[in-house]
Amino acid sequence: MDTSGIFAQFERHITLDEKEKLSIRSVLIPARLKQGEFVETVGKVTSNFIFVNLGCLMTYYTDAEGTDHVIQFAMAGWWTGDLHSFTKEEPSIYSTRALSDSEVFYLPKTDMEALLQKFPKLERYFRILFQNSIVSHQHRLIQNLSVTADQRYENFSKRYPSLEQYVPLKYIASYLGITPEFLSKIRRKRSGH
Amino acid sequence: MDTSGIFAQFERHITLDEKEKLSIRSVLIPARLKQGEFVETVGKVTSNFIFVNLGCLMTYYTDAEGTDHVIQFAMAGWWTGDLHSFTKEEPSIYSTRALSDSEVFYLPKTDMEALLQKFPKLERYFRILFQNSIVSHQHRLIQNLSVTADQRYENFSKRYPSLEQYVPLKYIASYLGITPEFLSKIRRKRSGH
DNA sequence: TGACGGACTTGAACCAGGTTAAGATTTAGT
DNA sequence: ACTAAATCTTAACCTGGTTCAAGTCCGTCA
Repeated sequence: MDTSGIFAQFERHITLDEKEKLSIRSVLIPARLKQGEFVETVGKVTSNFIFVNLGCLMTYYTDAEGTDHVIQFAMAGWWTGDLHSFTKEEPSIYSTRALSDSEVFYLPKTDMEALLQKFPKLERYFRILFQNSIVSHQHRLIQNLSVTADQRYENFSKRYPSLEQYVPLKYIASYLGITPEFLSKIRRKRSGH
Repeated sequence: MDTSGIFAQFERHITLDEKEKLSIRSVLIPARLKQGEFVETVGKVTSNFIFVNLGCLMTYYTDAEGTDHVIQFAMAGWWTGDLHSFTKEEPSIYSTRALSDSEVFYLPKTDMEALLQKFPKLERYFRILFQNSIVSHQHRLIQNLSVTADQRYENFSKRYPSLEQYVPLKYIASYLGITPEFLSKIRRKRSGH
């Protein structure tokens, strides 16, 4: 499986020589996923950080009533997974699955830790990645607290136009924090009356 | 100003020798804040990352209608600030101010970058810090999407009991994503009818 | 090709939480 | 200590969004 995509991402923030790339490549586990396939399921400890090479994944929480709440989508070039379970080594409370046929690389936690020890520039890479991620999370929080569902949908469409082709509307509704029914109403109003 | 608190935090994840501590100490800017005093204001680029040595700070967003939305509180031992402005060097959209008389250390961005270059273990420290922060942000998002305001208040009180003594209820309401009036209703019901 | 299930829409009744405005209580400044 | 301002509460009314139930429009697989 082609590793140019993942190294392109690394090289947005750090530079890697061939030896380093080789070390990284040697621990990445490539996998192909069918649409709908689960990567992580509730109750098991997540042992991999996940890079999306191709396709689209989503991570969601299922509450006590059985309602799903989408935490994040992940498109090609993004890292994803259940950071809670991965970090604390507690059973996962989220599920991650493919929204389309996808290719991913798994980076097992133990290998990731070894790499971070061996190549401190990777600490830097993930520090920057996580720092940016916090900024996005704060932005989303603020959106949920300060603008109407209608506006959130408009902003979402503008910000992630490519997601609308992969993602069923019901998951977009969930991401926006509303029901599919209400998203339907918003869309009707929006498309002229 | 006493730097033992900040080094105790560093040493939760990494170990530092005296030389390294000296380097860090030499760039930290200590400051005392009066209750209500602003640390960062909307419109200016944030050039400091902030460590709370004593007291309590909060960061909030003021929307188009003039309503404040609390992004985060920060107590003694926590890092805080406007990570958006700090990272992207864009004018701040958030305000940060002291909720009580406080002591903080400012870590200027240029100094922080130099330290990170010089001591890669600091990359590690902040990588871990940010990774944990993402977990908290996701937890809060999920809470906002899946439980009632009533439950959120209960969870908040349990999780941050020490905050209730510093923080006016209207800011707790804002953090929970509700109005002060509605929080009042919740509290009334809660305290025995 | 038909029938099954998943995704999307519609409409009506309903509710969690918002809005407004007024009063009660605490806090802070001089 | 006195006042002004900020915080907190109460109550009546309002609305964005939910719930539930029914119906439509696919894609898919025997």
